[in-house]
Amino acid sequence: MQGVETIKRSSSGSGLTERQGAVLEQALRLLVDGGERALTTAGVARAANCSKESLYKWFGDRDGLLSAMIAFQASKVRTLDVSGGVLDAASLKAHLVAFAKDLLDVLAGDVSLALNRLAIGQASREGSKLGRLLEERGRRQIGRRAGALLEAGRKAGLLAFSDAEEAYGALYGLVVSDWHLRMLLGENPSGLKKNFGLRAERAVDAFLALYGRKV
Amino acid sequence: MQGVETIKRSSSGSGLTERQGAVLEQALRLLVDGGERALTTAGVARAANCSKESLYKWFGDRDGLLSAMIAFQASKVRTLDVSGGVLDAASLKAHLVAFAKDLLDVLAGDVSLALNRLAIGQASREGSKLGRLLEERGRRQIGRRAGALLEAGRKAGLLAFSDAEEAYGALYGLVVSDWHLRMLLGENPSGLKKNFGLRAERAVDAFLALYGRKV
DNA sequence: CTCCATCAGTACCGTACGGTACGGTTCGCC
DNA sequence: GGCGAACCGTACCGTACGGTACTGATGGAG
Repeated sequence: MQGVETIKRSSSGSGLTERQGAVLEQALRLLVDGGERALTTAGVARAANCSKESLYKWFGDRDGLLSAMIAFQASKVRTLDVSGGVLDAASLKAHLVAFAKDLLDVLAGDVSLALNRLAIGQASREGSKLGRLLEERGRRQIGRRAGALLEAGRKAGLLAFSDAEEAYGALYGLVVSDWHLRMLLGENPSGLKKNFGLRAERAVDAFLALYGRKV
Repeated sequence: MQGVETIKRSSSGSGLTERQGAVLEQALRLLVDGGERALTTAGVARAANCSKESLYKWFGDRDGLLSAMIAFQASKVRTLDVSGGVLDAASLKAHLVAFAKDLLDVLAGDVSLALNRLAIGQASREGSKLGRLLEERGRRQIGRRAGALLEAGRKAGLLAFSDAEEAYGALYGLVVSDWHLRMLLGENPSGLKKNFGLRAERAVDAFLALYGRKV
């Protein structure tokens, strides 16, 4: 108990060593490729060239591993702050379209879909611990970015709404509709995956028709 | 091979005997209560007072049982046709609000949530067979009802849209937003489950602001 | 009554998983 | 060099599940 603190922390200071991060990376890969059934402790250990004993030492049990995977993935997604110069109508729309496209891209991502499927499958039992974690780390973040953007638009006199949450819900619904659920159910490969730009633009147009201030 | 056709078919002529329907009912109950892990062949046999051998005889294997559960549940949900008299603005809005509220009620139902969780969890492997089945039997039906309603509104000169699919997507998104996903992730018990009437009304107002013809 | 099909109940088998324990190896530190 | 911690690889254990086989009971048809 003297000089023992030379542990190499990972880049993101979330108490994980680089080795553990690499293990979580492999675990995510397994999950994306084969779903929850492929995510066995033996499989993770084999894919990551580590021992099961280490897995249990680092993450406690299987649920701890799942939680660590979600936290790890969330820590890699950084929502770029807007906070650009002053807003005019054109730049607000551009920011909204960029947000909408980013949202669609994130939701359609392999890892996001796999983690959402995992948390949803786990939601029945155990009080949906993973679901709440995923919501906290994922939706909360992107909701903050949207909230800031909407608030900036209102301050600039370009948007009119009373309840920010309601306006955000409308924006989200117009952008995503039932696409997220359909992708979660497995309906993707039909190439209709890259109208995201067009989808985003039309959704923002509709949103502005609802909440944009007449000029 | 003479008089052997005294088999008692169930009420819905989907080739299922009443006994088999009762078994599927118990299976759905198990799924709703305990999630996929609780839906074991032994558990279903015990809950339904039948033998595992009968289960495999009737449904082939576990996947066949799951598919039968989805088909069985879908066969019980009947979408009432609209097809009332002529539409005016008030009755169109009333129909839209009723549709929106029904949609929210269906999506928030125990069995619907459990089946969606099941299909989503299964979507990674096996080409998402269950997902497509659920989409065909569920979304297609309710989409037809909405499509007919929107088309009637357009014929009556009350709605203006070029792409019916796009208009339906906007309506769905405004009504549901991310509520379905949040419920799938397990975030329900906070009593905010019965603003459905209010939610439906506001969403329809927004939809009419977008696609309603100025009077 | 007898035959036959169906079905409940149970025992059984192979497999696969979560979790633990142990031997052997590397590596930093005194 | 020698010590100890961390760790890989693997073997191991208990359990639980999907699926199959067998026995006995029921009930309808001839």
